[in-house]
Amino acid sequence: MRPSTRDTLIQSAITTLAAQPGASLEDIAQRAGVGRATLHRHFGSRDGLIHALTREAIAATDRAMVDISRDTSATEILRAVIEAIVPLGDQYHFLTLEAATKTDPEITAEIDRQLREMSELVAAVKQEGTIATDVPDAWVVAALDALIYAAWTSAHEGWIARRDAPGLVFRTIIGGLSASDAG
Amino acid sequence: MRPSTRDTLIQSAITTLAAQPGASLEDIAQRAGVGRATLHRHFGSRDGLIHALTREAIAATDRAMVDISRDTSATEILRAVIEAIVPLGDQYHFLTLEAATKTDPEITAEIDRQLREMSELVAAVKQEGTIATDVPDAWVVAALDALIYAAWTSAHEGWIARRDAPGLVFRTIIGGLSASDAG
DNA sequence: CTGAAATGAGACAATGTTGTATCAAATAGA
DNA sequence: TCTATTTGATACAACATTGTCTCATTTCAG
Repeated sequence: MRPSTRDTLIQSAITTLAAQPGASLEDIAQRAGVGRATLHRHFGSRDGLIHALTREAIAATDRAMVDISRDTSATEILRAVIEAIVPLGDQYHFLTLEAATKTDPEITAEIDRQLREMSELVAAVKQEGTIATDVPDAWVVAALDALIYAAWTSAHEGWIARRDAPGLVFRTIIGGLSASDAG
Repeated sequence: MRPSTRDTLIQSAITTLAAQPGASLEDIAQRAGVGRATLHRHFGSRDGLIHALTREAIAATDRAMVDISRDTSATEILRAVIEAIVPLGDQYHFLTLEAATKTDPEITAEIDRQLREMSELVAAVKQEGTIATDVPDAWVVAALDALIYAAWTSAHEGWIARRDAPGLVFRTIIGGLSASDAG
């Protein structure tokens, strides 16, 4: 079935704002093939749209994670998580950058939850010895975020093969922070 | 001596736009402690300011690079380059994101030159066996850019120690892409 | 001190964006 | 078919931003 007007608008907004954060609502509506009035009917104001966008990005990340099997090592789970998130690179990055992610309590709670889940996964990978314990958790998470977005961008602009992107992120993170390189 | 009004404005613009890309000229002038008219006197239009900003960012990167000794291995040169660029994280990232960097021929030529220099350095590091040859150059450069900005951000927000930031980037890149981990 | 240059403050028109409202056409469902 | 809902197009006022201009004041060099 055809995607709803609302979904089309959300997708258009994510794509448009990822490329140009200051894009106007006219730009977003036009890319969605919809009148600007319809956008206002669905989301009220620009803030309303941003809010819906952020919630959608969080939900998309959760949907991508839910299928990952937990019956394996934390290292393999991390690999699967990277594989799941790289294709969402634009949304995932949008999630961390947009201003509303720091003001709205409902949103910040969800983001904190996702960051906490990621930190717990990193801790588990550390316990397996795949990541050195002297590396700050915050750096691992920050590097993951940065590399995932870099991989999405590089693939999107045609510099690297799309199917290679998640592997490069995993290899960069795991090899770079491996316990054997400590000191 | 006191920095010139022009320099103060450029610094204010970089800081302000790095935090909020859509900031108004009023915001920039206010942070610099000058009137908006003065900003227009120095740079004409917003585009003029962006243009000057980008040239300044390129010059700052070059200034940071010029002191690096070449009488050592490419790997050590890369370490020094990272050390020099991380403190410029905001400017360096601004350099790659702003729209004018893709239209103005004078600017794109300079950016291409810097990217070429970085690619050549990466190639030399590969020849030393520190980076695996099967990793795309584009990915190394993209990962470097992403990690440098992540390090600057993490240090700026207090998540990691400022003096640890360059080392973490180097360790992440080199360890992660080392030849011994290939395959 | 004196004059030139730079600045701050403000007025002003032009422009783009936003949010709201209205009305006719299209669409979907009973 | 008939009706309710959704949409496109358009107009409109409110608002912020931008670029230009003027004039009084400050700053600085000679």
